[in-house]
Amino acid sequence: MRTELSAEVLSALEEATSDVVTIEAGNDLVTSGEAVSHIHYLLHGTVLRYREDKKGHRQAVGIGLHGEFLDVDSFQLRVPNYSMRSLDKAEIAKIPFDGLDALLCRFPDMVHILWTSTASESIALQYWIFRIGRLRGEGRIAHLICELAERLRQYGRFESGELNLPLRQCDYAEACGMTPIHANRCFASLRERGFVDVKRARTIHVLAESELRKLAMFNSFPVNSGGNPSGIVD
Amino acid sequence: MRTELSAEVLSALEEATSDVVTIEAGNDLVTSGEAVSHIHYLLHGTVLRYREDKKGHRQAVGIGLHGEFLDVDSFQLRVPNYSMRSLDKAEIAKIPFDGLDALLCRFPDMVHILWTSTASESIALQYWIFRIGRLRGEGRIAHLICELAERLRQYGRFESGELNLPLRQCDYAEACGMTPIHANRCFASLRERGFVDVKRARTIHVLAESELRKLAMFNSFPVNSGGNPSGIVD
DNA sequence: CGCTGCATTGAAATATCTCAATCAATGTGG
DNA sequence: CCACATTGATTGAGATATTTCAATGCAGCG
Repeated sequence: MRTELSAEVLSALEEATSDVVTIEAGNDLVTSGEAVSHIHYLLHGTVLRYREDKKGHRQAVGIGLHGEFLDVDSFQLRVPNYSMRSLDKAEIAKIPFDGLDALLCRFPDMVHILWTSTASESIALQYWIFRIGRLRGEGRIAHLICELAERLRQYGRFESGELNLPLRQCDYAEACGMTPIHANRCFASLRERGFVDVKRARTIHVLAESELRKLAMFNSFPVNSGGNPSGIVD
Repeated sequence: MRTELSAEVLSALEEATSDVVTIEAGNDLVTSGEAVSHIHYLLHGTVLRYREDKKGHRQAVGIGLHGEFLDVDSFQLRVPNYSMRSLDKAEIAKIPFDGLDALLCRFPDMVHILWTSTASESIALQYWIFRIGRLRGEGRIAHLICELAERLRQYGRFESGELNLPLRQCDYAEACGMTPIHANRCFASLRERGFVDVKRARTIHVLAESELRKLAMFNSFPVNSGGNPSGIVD
């Protein structure tokens, strides 16, 4: 989740950062079951969080956008229960736990900021459950598009209705609990209805956001404080 | 999530409790979008957390068992994004935010305990997403049964393979993102296969847990520290 | 007995998956 | 520039899974 950070806190975070790494597209930065010693802050890029079954089928359980903490929960749990993979060339700040501990002493507000990030994450996951549990194919894709649009907009990166992210159709499929083939058909249907247009590779043009929202029963996404907090979709 | 609390912390929590309320089966104790001023600790009973769409269809996004905090995230976010309903006669301790603040000052460890509860909740939600996203009907029901069995077992309340909870088939359906009719057929199928037996109303006899686990690709559930943390299901 | 709340069943309509190809864009080496 | 490999999108068609609608069954209870 995105968090507004004061300049002071920001520079303290920067100080606490042990490493800034660059990860090529398609590589894992965290592996499920392997203990970590730091949390990640995404400076640039897009990251997919996922769980895998024994057949190697992935289920996405989150998408990290730039400017977001990726795994604050690991600060408490130490061993991630998911893997994370960058979808493009990503730049990531690693903030070690011990540095974080020191930081929390110096800036007590930091506790609230990070803890809130964990809590927002929970709420976001509940949206995902709703999406996969209550909607059918078309609605699920629409719902995810709405979520990403909403988040990018709040970060000021949703200009001219363009969703510019490195997600492939099969990534949408993994996030929506469906086959890539079915995802493709849902995209086709949304396109036929005139709701979206896939401009070029991986750029989705949102043409009728309100229709998408209706279809997806989407209400605004909880990016720290934003929007309609009512769980009732309207 | 269940948390092991020291006697000292426990009594402090008790002190901080403003109210212990009893809620009859089927009543809401928290309503989505309505600000709260305290968190809930479930002393006795079973609680369903859910989100609702405009048609009134519910999607469960969590099940609270006795001995668990129900909504620590509200301590950070103040406005719940979900509703909660008791499935039986429930006894609930309300711990007001300000009391909690005071408590956290006196017992710094408390931060870790509660924060961890929030983080575990996230992990649990990821299991739910996996369940609904990657499994089909039978597997989903099996997965939920495994989760509940696992949690009850860790609390020492899973004697003689009996799942004794007030969940109706339609509650399983709401949690698994499917129609109650379909849930019924999945139960029937699990019964025919000899994996479970529904003894009497609302009591599920688990006959072949290992088979259930295999079917559900279930690996142990994260109830604070327990089990195989690897996300790879085997 | 006649409710009521849940579980169960049947059958047709849809949605989704699976398998098997094809297509379009892009990049690479010669 | 061409031949070829690669990656991701697209299509078709049959097999399954799931939903929907409409009834029935079954037990507890006033």
